[in-house]
Formats: sequence, structure tokens, C-alpha cells
Amino acid sequence: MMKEFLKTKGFKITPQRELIFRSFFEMDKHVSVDELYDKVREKDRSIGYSTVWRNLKLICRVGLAQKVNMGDGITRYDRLTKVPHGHLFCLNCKRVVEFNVDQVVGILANTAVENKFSTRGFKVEVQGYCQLCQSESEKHADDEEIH
Amino acid sequence: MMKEFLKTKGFKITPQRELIFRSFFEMDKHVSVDELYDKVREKDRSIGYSTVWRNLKLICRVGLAQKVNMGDGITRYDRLTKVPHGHLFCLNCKRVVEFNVDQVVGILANTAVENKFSTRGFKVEVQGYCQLCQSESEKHADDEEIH
DNA sequence: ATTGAAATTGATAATCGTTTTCATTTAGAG
DNA sequence: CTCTAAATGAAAACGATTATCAATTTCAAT
Ligand SMILES: [Mn+2]
Ligand SMILES: [Mn+2]
Ligand SMILES: [Zn+2]
Ligand SMILES: [Zn+2]
Repeated sequence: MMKEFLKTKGFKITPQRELIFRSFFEMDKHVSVDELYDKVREKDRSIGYSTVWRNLKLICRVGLAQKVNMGDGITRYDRLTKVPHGHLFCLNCKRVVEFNVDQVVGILANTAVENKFSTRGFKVEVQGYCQLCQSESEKHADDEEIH
Repeated sequence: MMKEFLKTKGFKITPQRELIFRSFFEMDKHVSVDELYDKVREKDRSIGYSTVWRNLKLICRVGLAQKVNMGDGITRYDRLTKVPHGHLFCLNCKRVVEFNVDQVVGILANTAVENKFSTRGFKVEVQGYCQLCQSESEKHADDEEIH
């Protein structure tokens, strides 16, 4: 499991690291450093922010998660899923719904090949307002990252 | 043209504003504040950074451009195109190739409807390495925002 | 043309998320 | 147990973005 996996990769096991890893995988997807930090601190008030940050980076480095950036200034970390997926991102409440992108990725892969691009990943996002936030949609006519 | 357009929207015309707007539309797509600032300063060394930044925001507010965020920490501004487009983003040289996303957007629009989402925009990106940078692709196995 | 309110500017400072630094502690191989 | 490299935590540095504010400028109304 986790410990062995890290050891084989040459990383040491520390109580902090264990707690951070465990907490990350217990949480919802799309976790920010701050969110994880808060969660971790519920269990151990002595863990530093840098340690959380560094271990989140490590989780990415060993291929268990990926950064995602929805366009609000906050970097979130998404557990790696076997099949790629897209995000419906609510511009108001920031909630995220994931959806299957098999068909879309097929098209994109072709496009990449046509452009002699060596593909490393896809980002497929729909930005808008979830059902609950629909009424608020007039605000923010501008400024959002819609593309 | 530009002046009339801004006036009807209730904004004032200033020499700085004119220069900034003009420069933006003369430049390549996907311009950062800094890049635009440099360009503007070639013509007028007295214009402040804040003015460039605010006017770039204004360009977005009046619907002539949109923020884009490729995953390196820099916000860029993309001229609004009549038809939406996707981006092939080279993780090495940061170059961007645009491509048509009609088909993809069709699919995504359906997905959004199925999820009762009120759509405001799409983001379709393929990250990888352009033909020129293909050899360097081993570096950066982690850390990038691939999703 | 003059006036005056409101918008704009430019310098600067504040903010915010991220990343680095560094002295100290700890893990784990030998 | 010992030693070295890795990891930690506090703090500072960093870089991009955004806010503040006094001075200037635009432009609609006289
Ligand atoms: Mn996700
Ligand atoms: Mn573009
Ligand atoms: Zn919502
Ligand atoms: Zn390239």
C-alpha cells in the first residue's frame, strides 16, 4: 500500500506525511492546499503549512493527483482517475461536477495528431451556473475566464 | 469604431486608453499584462502599470477579450473570436495553437443541459509538446496541470 | 469657452497564493 | 547505535494581482 509505494520511490515515511496523504484521499476531489491544511490540522495542530504544501506536491509527483485550475485564483488537486473526465464548474458556488469525456477526448486526440502535437493531457471544462445558482447568473458578466 | 463604442458604454476616451486598446489589438493573441505593458511603454514611457492593467480589464468588461489561464501562473488575455476555439498548449515553449471546437462544443453543450447547467463558456485545451519541443518531453513528468 | 462632477491616471502599497530558505529534527540504512 | 540524507516548521521571499489615493483629465452642461 501507500507506505511501500513511497518507500520504493525513495521517500521517507513520516507521521506528518502519512496523515497528509490519508487526509487527502479521504477528502472530496478538487482540494486546495488550504482545505487540506485545515483538515490535517484537525488531527494534528503542529503540522506546518509548508509540509502540507510539499506533500501535496509529492502526491502529484508520484502520480496520484494532478493540479487543476478552474480560473478562480486557487489551485486545486484532483485525484487521478483512470478515465479522464471533464468539469462543470459553477462560477457562483464553485462547485464542480465531473463528467465523462471519452467522446470529446477522441476528437481532441485527432486534432492533436493533425497538429503533430505530442499529447500529455486534456482539459475540458464547462463554466456556468449550476441549477441552484442560476438566478445569480446576471452578476459577473465579465472578468471570468471563459474559453 | 472603438471610440464611439466606448462612449456609448459610458467610458471616457483618454490618450492612454486609446494607446492601450490599439496596442492590444495589434499584438498576438494571449497577451499578458506585462507583455502589453512593455508594448505600450515603447510608445509612451509615462503610462503606469495600473492603467494598462485596468484597461485590459476594461477590454474584457466590454466583451472584446477574455482571460485565459494555461496553467503556468500567468493570466493572458485572448481576443474574443466569433467562433469558440480550443488551445494546443506546448508545455515547453508555451506556444499556443488554436483549433476549431465546433464538434466538441456541441457535445459539451448537451452534457451541460443534461446536468441542468446554465453554460457561460467552454475551455478546451490539449497540453503536450509541439513538434519542435518533442525531444524535451521527458522533463516535467510531474507538476503540470493536465486535466 | 468655462465650469464642475465624475472618471481616469500613476505611484504606491496591500493582498493573496505560492514557493523558498534555513536551522532543527527525524527516518531509516548500515 | 550511528550517521547522513531527507523532512519538517516557522518565517521570509516571491510574483502576480488588486486596492488606495491624491492629482489630473474628460466631457456634458452651462
Ligand atoms: Mn476532477
Ligand atoms: Mn485563443
Ligand atoms: Zn452553483
Ligand atoms: Zn513547444
